[in-house]
Amino acid sequence: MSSPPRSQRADPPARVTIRDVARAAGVSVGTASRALNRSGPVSEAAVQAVERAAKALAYAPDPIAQSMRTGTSGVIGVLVSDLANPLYGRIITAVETRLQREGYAMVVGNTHNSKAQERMMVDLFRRRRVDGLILGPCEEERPAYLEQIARDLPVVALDRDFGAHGAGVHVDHRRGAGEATRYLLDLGHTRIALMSSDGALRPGRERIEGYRAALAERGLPADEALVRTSRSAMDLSFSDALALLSAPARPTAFLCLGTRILSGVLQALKQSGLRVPRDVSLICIGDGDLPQLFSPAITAVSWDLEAAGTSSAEMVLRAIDGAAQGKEGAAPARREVSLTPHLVVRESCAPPPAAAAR
Amino acid sequence: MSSPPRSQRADPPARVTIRDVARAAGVSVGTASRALNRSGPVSEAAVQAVERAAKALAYAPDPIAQSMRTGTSGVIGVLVSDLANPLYGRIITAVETRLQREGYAMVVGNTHNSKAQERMMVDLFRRRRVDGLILGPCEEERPAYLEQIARDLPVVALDRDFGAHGAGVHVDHRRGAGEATRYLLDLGHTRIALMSSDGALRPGRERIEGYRAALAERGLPADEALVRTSRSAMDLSFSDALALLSAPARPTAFLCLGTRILSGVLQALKQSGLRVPRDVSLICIGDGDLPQLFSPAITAVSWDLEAAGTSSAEMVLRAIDGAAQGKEGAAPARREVSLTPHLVVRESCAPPPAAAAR
DNA sequence: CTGAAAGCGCTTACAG
DNA sequence: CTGAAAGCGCTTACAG
Repeated sequence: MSSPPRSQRADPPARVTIRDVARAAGVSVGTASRALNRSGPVSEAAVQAVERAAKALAYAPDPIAQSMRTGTSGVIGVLVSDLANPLYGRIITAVETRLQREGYAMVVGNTHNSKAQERMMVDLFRRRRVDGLILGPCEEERPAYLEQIARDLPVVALDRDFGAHGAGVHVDHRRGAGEATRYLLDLGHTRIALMSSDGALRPGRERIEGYRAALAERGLPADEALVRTSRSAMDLSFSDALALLSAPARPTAFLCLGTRILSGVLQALKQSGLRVPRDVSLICIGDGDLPQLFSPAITAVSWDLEAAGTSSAEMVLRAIDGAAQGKEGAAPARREVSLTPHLVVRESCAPPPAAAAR
Repeated sequence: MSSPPRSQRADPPARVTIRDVARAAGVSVGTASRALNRSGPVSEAAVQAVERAAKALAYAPDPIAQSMRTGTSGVIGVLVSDLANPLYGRIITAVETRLQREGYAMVVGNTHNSKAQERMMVDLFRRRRVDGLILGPCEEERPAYLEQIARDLPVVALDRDFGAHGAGVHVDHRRGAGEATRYLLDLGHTRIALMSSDGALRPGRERIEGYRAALAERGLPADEALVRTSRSAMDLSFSDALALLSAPARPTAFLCLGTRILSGVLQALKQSGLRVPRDVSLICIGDGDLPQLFSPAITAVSWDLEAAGTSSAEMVLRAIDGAAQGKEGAAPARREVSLTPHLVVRESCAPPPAAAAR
């Protein structure tokens, strides 16, 4: 909210500037700049002299001064709802790795799923002149401000649908959820509960669709009582699962969105004295330590988080390039990358008890 | 490595500058600046006029220009070995939250435990004029460059010992490991295996000490065969644990450093057909999803990651303040925060099989 | 208390 | 091809 005080630093460390390089090379700063950046015409002799001088003085250009002049920062902003979410952690790591190779730095921010926060952070990033934004917006209504951002700042959406202006990397959750559902159907399950975030954002929406589509393919009715969704699905999963498990016709399988929900369901199962996969089958949408290491290991729908990060980074970079090249009316670099999730079969699924008894 | 190209942006968006504010308020830019920052003498009338104008124009100062002038950036750099590690994720989230309240932004970087990477990132951050650094260095030899950094840049070390120049937040791992060991000793265990990172860095070093000290207190010899350490302890834990479990006098309890090692040990136990806690007791040093949600739930040594992040942020902030205030020879703001871990008792520990049979 | 001016380190028209 | 100069948006001595 407030800004830090900006009084001059006590002891500005002596830096070697392009002026020093120019002097050492016996040329003007303009020529030094042109030589260093290979921009504009320079003689080979000048380039040699300047480069030697720069090397000798260990010159490094001042990014701040460059920003000041060019309006560019060499920084990409990344904004997600929750940095502490390991899924985002892995994506961000991949982004950082990729950006670094190109000499870009990354600033990250947390929106805590708050619209106000998000807006504030975006403004902050803009003022700091980030060259691009990788953004997992906390809503998809695409308010005016997002539109506006994307107009003059390359934006890549993380698994969100928003409008025509940005590029995006998406996970094909419909397919992932569909595959998981079909896998359970093939085992003989018909009463499959879906515990998910609601349809407000793309991931939840697509997963619910995928689940419904898979049931419809087999001509099975979707029992709405088995679809449990909530905006912040964290803690409800335990009580929801418990309720489902003690209902007369309890589900024989659960599709759990994320490790948080998985854990709620696992606890409910434990408390109900039910065993996986003997009594109930389980699939976790989204992989992680917990599904991998749980005993029995939990079958999961997994996708490549590193690829998501790398692609996002490459897309902003490309968009920046495009914006730099493209004059005025050039079409913005639009692109989509779609990641295909796949089912990692582990030990948590078996035919339903009834089918086994049959 | 390379730097992004810094040619001028295609369409520099029109920004409202302090010049616009000054004009609207009918004062000079100097007066506008003094009014906005309440620096230097200004009349109340001027302040009023300038503030109204600023508000009317929705003026926001350009942080880049401020950096240029002051040598200050309003940005704190955070550098850790692995962003994808959920422990760091939570610390960083807390750092960001705290910094944001003060109007500071955060840039994060990954060292991947490489000295060269770390050095590069630190240099990058310096050039970008970060006002402070929160750093989990990948070694503690404190090479010249770290010394030098801390001399003119506030540095807070994350759970590392390095020299006299920086401040730091530490976890009292000796105590945590000691408490866990004593807990197992009290249950009757004498053959307690320790699976840890080696003593190269503070956390590993302190944990090994705490473990040894607890054994020594009871007059028990430390069986070196039971202490398994490695530089990057990730994958060895499985084979190490397997080896220990098939040895003639197998350990009856394991102290596992971190969820990674825990998972290796759990897999080894599974493969050996041993049950927790009937056959083997287990404590995880460092809490997380896995220990909490595993079945049986794993007893863990836990510490407050949010506090670690918040304290780190506050310490840099304070150090920055100190540096701004303190003239020349003022002692650098040194401080240490020590976090006390505590044992979260869950279901993974029981008396050793032999004792139970007694 | 106020304004005019310098300058932070760069890049880029603009003349030569 | 090259140099001198302007200017990015601020803050801060320096005169008035």
